[in-house]
Amino acid sequence: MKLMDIHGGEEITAAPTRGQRRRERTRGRIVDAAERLMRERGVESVTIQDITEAADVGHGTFYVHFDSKADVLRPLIERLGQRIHERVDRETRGDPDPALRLATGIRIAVRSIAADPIWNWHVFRSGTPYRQLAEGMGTPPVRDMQRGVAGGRFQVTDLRATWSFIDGALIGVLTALNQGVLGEEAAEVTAELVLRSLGVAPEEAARLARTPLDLS
Amino acid sequence: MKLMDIHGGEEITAAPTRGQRRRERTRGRIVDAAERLMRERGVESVTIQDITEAADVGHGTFYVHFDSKADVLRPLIERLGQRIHERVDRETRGDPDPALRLATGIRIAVRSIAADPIWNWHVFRSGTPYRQLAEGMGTPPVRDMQRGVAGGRFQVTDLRATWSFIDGALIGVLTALNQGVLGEEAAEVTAELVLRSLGVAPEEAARLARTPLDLS
DNA sequence: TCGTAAAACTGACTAGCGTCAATCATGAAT
DNA sequence: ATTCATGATTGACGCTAGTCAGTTTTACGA
Repeated sequence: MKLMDIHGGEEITAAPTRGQRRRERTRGRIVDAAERLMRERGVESVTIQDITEAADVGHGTFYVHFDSKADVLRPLIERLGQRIHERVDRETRGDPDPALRLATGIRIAVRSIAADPIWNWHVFRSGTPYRQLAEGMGTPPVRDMQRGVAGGRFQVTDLRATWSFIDGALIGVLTALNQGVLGEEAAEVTAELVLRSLGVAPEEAARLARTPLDLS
Repeated sequence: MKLMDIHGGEEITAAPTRGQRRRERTRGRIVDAAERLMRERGVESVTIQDITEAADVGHGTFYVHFDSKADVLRPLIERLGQRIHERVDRETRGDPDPALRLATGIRIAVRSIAADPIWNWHVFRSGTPYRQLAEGMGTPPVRDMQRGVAGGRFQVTDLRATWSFIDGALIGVLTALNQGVLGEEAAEVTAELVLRSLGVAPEEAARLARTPLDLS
């Protein structure tokens, strides 16, 4: 009644309290420490203890904010999703074809993830589904998919099963890439296989999956 | 020089010594105990300790024979692979079309694995690739695949990448099935998607993936 | 300013995994 | 029968993840 007014109907993101700021600071310290250590020494060898010690917080504090080592990397993955999304937008600007957009997204995602030890570990180790990555992108791939289905560009019998199929397929390819088993064109082959499984004709799938990308 | 003759050139599977028999007995006791406990109480809740105790062997003995909880289930999975192989042979007897054979194998594998908690856990938890399952079948799916590629039935750019793709896709579908998210026809949809990704025309893929199965 | 409830944080504790030096059984030579 | 090398088995140990009762900090009304 004194200094704070009570809002009318809806509560519009009230200013964070000191406690909330403290919480965010702690959380951020943990994420930063985790990323730094993992870049230094590799993901596998970093323990939760290492992280909490480097972040200078109690061991139990980790679990106040995260469930697991994979979970602490989610914020980083979401940042990645955002970046991929922007890149896809740049690459396909103007072209509304869902098949081209999806193929481009997959190529860029596979290349980006394969190139980074942390992302790679996260995806194939924690089994992050592509859909989740997709949702991290503000759902443009999800929307492309839906538009493709609605417009008859894709022929999908069971959307849910198809998502699971594609999710798994991408994880499979990334796992193989991580083991150094695949060649340079793995991203393009993957995009091609996805398009084909969505009913795009093989010749067209091959072409769309190999459309030149502007920036590397 | 007394009782044992020395063979000539090659050593043809010499009779097992008492030590080898002991080893096999111990190993078998561990596998049996593991399967029994897991069927009783579910895979997740059974610890290595539980297994060694039920098998009445020392804790360390487990690691002489196996690497992990997933590893101890491999013999069971191999038996499964064998059974699927036989069933596929029965179902497709006479028909040499690699596409039909592969689709049938995938349908049966997905249904079998989805129906069994242990197999299901093993596949989606340990990430057993389909190829490994396939190899457990005495490699008929691998051979079907190769024949399909060689004969032009499948259009494959990069065989290795394609295997990784299919491996992952099957794991993805099984994971979703395990979470109860997919419908009754998931196995058929999966087979259909695989055929399409191999370049089989959508209409034909749909038909092949829904060829009636004799037994159940 | 003070008191109290809620939120954030803490580290000692438990349980399970995987290792390894020591022990026991087996095989072959004397 | 005895000895010794090899192979199989063992369980105590170290390490890490995850939990939770207790402590500290913050929010806020009296």
